[in-house]
Amino acid sequence: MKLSAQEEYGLRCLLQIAQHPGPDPVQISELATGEGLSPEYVAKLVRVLRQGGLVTSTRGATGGYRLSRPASEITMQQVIEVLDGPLFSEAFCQVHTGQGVSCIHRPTDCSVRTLWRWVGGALQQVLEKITLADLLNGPKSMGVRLFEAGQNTPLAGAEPSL
Amino acid sequence: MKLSAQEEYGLRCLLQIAQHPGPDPVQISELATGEGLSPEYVAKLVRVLRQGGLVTSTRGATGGYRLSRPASEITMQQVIEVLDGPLFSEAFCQVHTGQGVSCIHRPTDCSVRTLWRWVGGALQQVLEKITLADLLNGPKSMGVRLFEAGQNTPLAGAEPSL
DNA sequence: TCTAATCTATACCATTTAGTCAACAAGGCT
DNA sequence: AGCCTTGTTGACTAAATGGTATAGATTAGA
Repeated sequence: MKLSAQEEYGLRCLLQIAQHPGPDPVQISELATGEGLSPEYVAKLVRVLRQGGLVTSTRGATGGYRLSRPASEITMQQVIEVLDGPLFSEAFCQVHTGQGVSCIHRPTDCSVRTLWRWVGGALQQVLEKITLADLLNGPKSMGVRLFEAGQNTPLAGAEPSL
Repeated sequence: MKLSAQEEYGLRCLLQIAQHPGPDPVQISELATGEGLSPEYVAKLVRVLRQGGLVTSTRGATGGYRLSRPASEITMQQVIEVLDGPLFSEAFCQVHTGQGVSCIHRPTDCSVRTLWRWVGGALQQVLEKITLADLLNGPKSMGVRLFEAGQNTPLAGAEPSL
């Protein structure tokens, strides 16, 4: 339930790419000095971002990275999924090897699973509303969006079909 | 941003302890067979729960574990904190070694930090409302509580002082 | 064509987390 | 007292994650 390093630094790199002025792509070295990370590590992070379809790269001299689509069309939900996989997978209870007394053998009333569905739903509710552009525009923009989200569909909206 | 094994299994054990009928404490062996885990592993999990103050133990023959307070007074927030530490620590940005361009040197407008504050706030909002008792009473109880929480203070309530 | 700058890939080591093992401490029971 | 059942502890191995190193592929420009 904690943020992984890959999520934290991956997001920071993505922000720098989004923030970059001019038509030129951002180079790994820029990202590295900007975030205070080693170029090798940044290379690894942006590879994940690229394979996840969030950025595109051009190789060779003068190469670098660009967002694959406008910042306003990249949600935090997508970013986190790319950097760390889905928040709560469907196969969750199968993966955890408990012999079923409270889960596999009684899949309909597994209260633990229900809890995580709820929590995951609430989280997703928030993460889907926030885009990269919101982060670039600062807290104000984010606040407005979240407030609107809260008004339209309170937490009850996160209910994932009990 | 994923659930750790310790969180998942620790919570399941705690639920079994809470669910246990009669005045006798629950023994490690019961928990182990109930969840399909090795007794040794359960012992380790339950140690964390005890050190976190969620359960009390009695030693010797006929010993075992009990909740340290009523299930309705144990929130998911507390459980997760015991099993995996605080969700978002205050020292978060200090820990992550980025040389500050977007954070340490400009601590007041670090958009990443603001994001996590929001997300953490929303999460906490949900986790504080759900108690062990709710999980035992099943989805209905949980749904009602969350809905009420959503009504009184929508997501806006999670705003942590922008 | 050559070179330098850049991204790409894989292998590697360190740290953390998951889970096991074995020796020990404490309390009930005969 | 002695024994047996139970919790307690710390050390240990295995797997996942965090982060580094190195060799290779691609392109702009001289």
